[in-house]
Amino acid sequence: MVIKRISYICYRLRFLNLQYSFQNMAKGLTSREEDYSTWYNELVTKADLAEHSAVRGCMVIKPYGYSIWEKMQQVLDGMFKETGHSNAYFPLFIPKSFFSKEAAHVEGFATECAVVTHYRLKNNGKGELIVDPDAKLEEELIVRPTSETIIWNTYKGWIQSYRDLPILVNQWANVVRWEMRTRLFLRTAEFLWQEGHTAHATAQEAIAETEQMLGVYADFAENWMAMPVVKGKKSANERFAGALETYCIEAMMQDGKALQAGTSHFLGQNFAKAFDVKFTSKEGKLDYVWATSWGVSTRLMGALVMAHSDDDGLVLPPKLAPIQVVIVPIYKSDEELESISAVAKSISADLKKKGISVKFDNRDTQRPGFKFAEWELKGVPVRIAIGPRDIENGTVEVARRDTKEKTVLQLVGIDEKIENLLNQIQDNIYQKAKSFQENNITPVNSYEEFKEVLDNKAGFVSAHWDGTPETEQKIKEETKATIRCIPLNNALEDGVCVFSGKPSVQRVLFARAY
RNA sequence: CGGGGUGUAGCGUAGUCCGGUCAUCGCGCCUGGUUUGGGACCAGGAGGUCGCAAGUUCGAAUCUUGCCACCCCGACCA
Repeated sequence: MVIKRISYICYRLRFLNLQYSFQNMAKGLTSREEDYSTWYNELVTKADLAEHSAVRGCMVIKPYGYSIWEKMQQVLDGMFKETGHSNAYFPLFIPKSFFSKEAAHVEGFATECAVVTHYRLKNNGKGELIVDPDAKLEEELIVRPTSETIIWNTYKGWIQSYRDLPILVNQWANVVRWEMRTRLFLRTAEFLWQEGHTAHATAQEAIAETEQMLGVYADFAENWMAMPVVKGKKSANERFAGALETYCIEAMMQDGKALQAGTSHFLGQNFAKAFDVKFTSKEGKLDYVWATSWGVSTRLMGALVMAHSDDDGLVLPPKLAPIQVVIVPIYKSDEELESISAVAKSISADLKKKGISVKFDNRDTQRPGFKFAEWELKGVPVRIAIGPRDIENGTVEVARRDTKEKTVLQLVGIDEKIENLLNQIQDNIYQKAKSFQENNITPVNSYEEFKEVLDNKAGFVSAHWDGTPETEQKIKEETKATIRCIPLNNALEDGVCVFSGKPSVQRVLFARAY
């Protein structure tokens, strides 16, 4: 079975020269997890810096992959602006002393920081470049793992009065976290993200902002990525370093594992106190500012891949696909190509008028079957094939990526039919993911059942928990499952903790996670 | 950073136990021809310091020692 599977994947990939490292797969392909890494190759690849261990875990985002990220950025950015936010940019380097100002924050990030200690190289006389020992920085600089500290250091100078609030700022940036173990897309040493950092006069307003942005993320995940998510709060163990409350959206991948897809933090007055950011209120009283921060990263692309892909490659939701429709001509002679091209161009023009992105794949270096497979691997939602038969009949063959169905359609009104089809596909892949999610959230009432479901069914387990970090920690040690979230709008229900037997007022979601 | 595993052409591999026609095969790549409605076929061709460095030997991909890199699991985490 394993061998068959590997040879199948090799067979598919040889055509695109996308072969990945299969050496581990030979040892046992137990989940679909490994398959995904092969598709990542379409979008992203590990940086080819094998001889430089210092940069292991960095990624190269290929043009096709980056175009998906650009589309995500564009949509999210629009949503942030609609909710009153503006973009800004803060430095990549953060003085070490900034970090030590917020105790929980420094503890959370201290073990994964890249540190700049010198500012110059020199020739050592043997023709080798070395770090100039005379060029040591007086204070080391941290390459930002997140920007709370440098931003709050800046906000101090921006805020004096309640009239200066709120500050609603977002930044698109790269950050670096020196993780012990990296995982392509899901946990790379360097990643791209956006981080929103807001400052407010009251706790209520900051909490409302935190919840609003969680809503924006959920909206984006469900309506653009076609990926259902559970909105909730993190338990104390999983909370962001320095936050009073961490809200998150949790998505379920096709193997049943959970992926944290976005977070929104209520930071209270922690950073204001650490950086001494006070304002004078309407009543003339001096108080610390209330803060939030929220972010999503290139991990969303990993989520997109793992939520929808099938054995033939990526399945992109039409709303985020860089190419929504591809047209493949089938021809023998130049004359045939000419008449097909005329039809293809007219269809393209009509679709483009409707804002649909179209690619006419008229490469003469590949055969049609190859192109079909290649565009499927890349997840293009709709393919139109046009051959001599279609020219004769005034038809085209339309294939949809999500179900692989092919239909022959009349040319008249094709633009509207395609537009409808794209909407249908968007809806269908969401519904498919939604029913998968619903079928894999399992309520359990005993610890035996809890373990049994985790091992045999996977997915999320909905269980009573006594609310203590100790219980959560023990469950994690024994089962590798963590509390993904305490769902918002959770129904209150009296019960007993599956682990400790102590009373509990609500169920929380446990799962094994990426 | 702990445990396990693996390094042979762009990718995937055979060969390693037992040293000597041993550098194998498939894909990809290049050239020519025939093809083109689901990943074409035929013929020819290019491409390798067998991870690196020492050592043993008449002789090392193969044995010894050291080093390096990568992968998986764990701890950590968006």
